[in-house]
Amino acid sequence: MTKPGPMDTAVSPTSYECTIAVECCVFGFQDNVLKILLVKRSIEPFKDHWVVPGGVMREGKTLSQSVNDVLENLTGIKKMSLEQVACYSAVDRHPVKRVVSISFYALVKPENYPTIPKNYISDIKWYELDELPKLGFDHDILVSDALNKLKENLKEHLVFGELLPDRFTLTELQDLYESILGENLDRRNFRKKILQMNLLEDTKEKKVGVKGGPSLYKLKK
Amino acid sequence: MTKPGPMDTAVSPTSYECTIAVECCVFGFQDNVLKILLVKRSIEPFKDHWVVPGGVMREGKTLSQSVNDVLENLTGIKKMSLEQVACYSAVDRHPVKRVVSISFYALVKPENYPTIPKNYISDIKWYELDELPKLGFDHDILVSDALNKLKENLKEHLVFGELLPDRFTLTELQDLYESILGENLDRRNFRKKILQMNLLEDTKEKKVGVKGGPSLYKLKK
DNA sequence: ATTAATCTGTGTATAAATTACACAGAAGTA
DNA sequence: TACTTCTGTGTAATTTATACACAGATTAAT
Repeated sequence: MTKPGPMDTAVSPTSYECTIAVECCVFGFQDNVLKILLVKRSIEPFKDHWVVPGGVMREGKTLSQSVNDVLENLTGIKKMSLEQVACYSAVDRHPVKRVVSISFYALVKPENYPTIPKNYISDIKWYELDELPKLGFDHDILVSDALNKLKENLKEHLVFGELLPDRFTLTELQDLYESILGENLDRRNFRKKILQMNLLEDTKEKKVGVKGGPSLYKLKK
Repeated sequence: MTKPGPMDTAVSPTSYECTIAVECCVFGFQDNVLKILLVKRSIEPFKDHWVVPGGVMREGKTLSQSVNDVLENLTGIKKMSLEQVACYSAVDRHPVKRVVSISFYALVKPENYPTIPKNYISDIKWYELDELPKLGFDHDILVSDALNKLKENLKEHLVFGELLPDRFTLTELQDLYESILGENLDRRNFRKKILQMNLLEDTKEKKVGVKGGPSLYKLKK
């Protein structure tokens, strides 16, 4: 597994090959609660433990492509926009062999995706974030780091991926923000901040079935 | 290079091993200018090109340990505190074989470190950031990303690693900030902001040889 | 030694951004 | 029809960031 050669990087003359995995924290928003997609392993190690969906990087694929492949295999999610979170390299993080993982997060609408356990998975479920079981591998940390990254992004940008439907009320958007940030926001201040980003457009339609008759907004094109 | 097995992550049954490299953007501050340590490769690919020092991850080492090893081999820098920047995985980023790189940055005092070319390196030099040559591999992007990460960190925290001596004037610190951020800062506002962090202590000593007789500060313990 | 030049050290006024807060109108529910 | 609940809105107070000028200290020049 160690072989010198002129193609190596300059400083370290010996090469060591290692499995690279991608892990994806898929966040979803449903019933007004932020959830994350977990899978239950049907094989060792960590058989019967819940983990974040992940898989090995394949030959000829980038990390982004690999994680897209993983997600599509598992959930049918295609062309997800993904954010790199961090890289995990502790030598004993995988009990059987050395694996270095790069984690990503994605934001989706749970109702769009079937949750059918596939390869090496005995179960699949959207978990509410405050009801997470103890996860396998180092995925507790992975999820925590991903959520923090998501929070940071949320505070600066208008980011909600496809967590919301095409048309949504500002209250729905605010509920989403509150779920992710884990804090309550002032309605007037929130609306002020969001609207002055000038990214949303009032469709002038009203959402029926909810008191007050709130306006539906959509992303400007 | 592809072998199935029960130790693989849940979703992707096949494993693919790949070389992992660490790359380190070592920033230094000298003559009131921000510099970066580059090395000139003496081997193909990119023979005679300048690149950021890097090397392959070794068996049994974490990424941090690996990049510390690389730096120590190259510059004698030990126990550097490192910040992870990003992960690069384009399939053709290395012309000979597949390499996935994780980049880091570090902050050092150039005068503390000898610049003696070692393994696979024909030259080593501190380059001013606005005089960078075209770098080998995708290291132009790497450096740019690392610098942006450094800027972000700088704006929120008091961060200067060991770029400055133990005792320094606030003007020296401000010069450092201005070099990294690439913009001029107001002296009074800068002092206000830095001092109210309450991390620095006035040693009551004055720096000699400079007009005005500025106070020397040090980090509170 | 005197003078000139340069750098340090400091406060305040203004502008901008964030936060706190209350009530009338619309739609659903009883 | 009355009642409840949710939406939608403006302003004052606070905090934060920005702009700005001069006196004292030290070195450099003569």
